[in-house]
Amino acid sequence: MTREVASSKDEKARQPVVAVFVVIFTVHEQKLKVLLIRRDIEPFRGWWAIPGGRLGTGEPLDEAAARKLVEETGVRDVYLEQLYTFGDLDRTASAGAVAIGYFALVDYDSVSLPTREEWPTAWFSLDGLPELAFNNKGVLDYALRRLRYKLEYTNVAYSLLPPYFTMSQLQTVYESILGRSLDKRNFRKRILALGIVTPTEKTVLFGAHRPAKLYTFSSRQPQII
Amino acid sequence: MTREVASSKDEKARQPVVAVFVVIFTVHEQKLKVLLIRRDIEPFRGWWAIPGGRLGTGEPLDEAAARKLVEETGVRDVYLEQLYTFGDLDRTASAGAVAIGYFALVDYDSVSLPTREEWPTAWFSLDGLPELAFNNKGVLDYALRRLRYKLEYTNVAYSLLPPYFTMSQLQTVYESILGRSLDKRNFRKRILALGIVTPTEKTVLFGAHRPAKLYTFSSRQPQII
DNA sequence: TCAAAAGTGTTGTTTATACACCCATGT
DNA sequence: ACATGGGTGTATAAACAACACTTTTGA
Repeated sequence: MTREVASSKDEKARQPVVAVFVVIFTVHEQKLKVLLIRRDIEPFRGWWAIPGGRLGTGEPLDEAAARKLVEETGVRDVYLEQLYTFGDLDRTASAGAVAIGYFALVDYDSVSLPTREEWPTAWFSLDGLPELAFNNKGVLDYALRRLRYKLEYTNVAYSLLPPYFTMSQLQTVYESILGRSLDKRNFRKRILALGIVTPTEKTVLFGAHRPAKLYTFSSRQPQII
Repeated sequence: MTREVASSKDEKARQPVVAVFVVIFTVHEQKLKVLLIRRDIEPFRGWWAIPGGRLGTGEPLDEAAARKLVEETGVRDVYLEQLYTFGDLDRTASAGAVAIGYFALVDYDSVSLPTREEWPTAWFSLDGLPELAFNNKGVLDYALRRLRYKLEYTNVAYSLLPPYFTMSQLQTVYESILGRSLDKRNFRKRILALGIVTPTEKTVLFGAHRPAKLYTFSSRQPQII
């Protein structure tokens, strides 16, 4: 999967190395989390980093990103958007390196992390990040800013929740991403007015309190609202 | 400047070709215009296209975009933003091609187009475009959408106007980009409330009518407002 | 009967929109 | 005096923000 960067030294034209990486977000236990991978080669061996790899020859960018996402989480058909292209992530690649970043939103419970010895992955809260390889911290900050914007004017939250969910769960998703608490009444009013969710007849019982009505997203395709 | 794409055939690893292109917008004669270049090689020889070229070895992306911009317009230090990275613009490059698109906003009067026989450039109104090479029409549509969004919540219009300008000139810029006319009073009110421009003591006389007050941008750095 | 989360309306403030006339100047 | 673009205010509607109590359930 990951060819040696050094192989480019053989080439005449010294074309840049092209990589694709994916910032994978989820919301779990009222926290926004991101999937990181521990590097098993230099540079930055042993450091945590955003998962990614080489672009395959002739491979479309979106497919490469979706492939990485499946490799690391097993999920497909989730919200996946191109984030930014970085030209200087890896200064050690003598021929220059271009890294095309994506970000994805996944429902925590639909993910199954790969079990392997090398290149282990784990979820990290955004407020408890380890020190990251390259300038990956800056990339995450940028991804988070984009996600916060998107949340305001699209329905992408669908990609962070199961098919049926309560209004409170939805609100938790918004609060975890925006990093602040929202007024319950205003939140419901706004979400319902936008029409991005549809109430169902079903309810669900968590504990010793009134059962909650279940909702579904009116559309599970990305939409600007 | 433009090496043969075919040269990549010699390489062992078949790394993708990496190109950078720049959608250069301006407003002139109450029209939003874009700078196009006529291709002088195959594929699409003789067709109009968005100006661009190979990324230099080890060259940072932003510098490559700024370099292209200077080559084609002579201007520097204008608003220049990464737009999107396309993986499939040029299907003829057998090893795959990655093209990183930028968009720039320039003041028409500060541009001097290069005079040369080959690869001529010209301004085109967005409502009078020729048929374009590759999927460049789609790229332009995307760039225009981004520009329209940006206009609403940033001060990037500064990059389309000279240091001193009238409120009408500013309104023309907005109208040309948004593609609809705006109410004069509401426009002034909003722009002044946002504080992105500062009135000066100077006025200017165009013709047989009341002189117009000149404004400057409060900041000529991109700002979110 | 108590604890815990679900659910529900009203009011005030801010923001956006629609709309028409007078002003300063050159010819 | 007239043609031309510059400049100004008000009223209505819509969106947003602040805020507290009742309901249903399990223990």
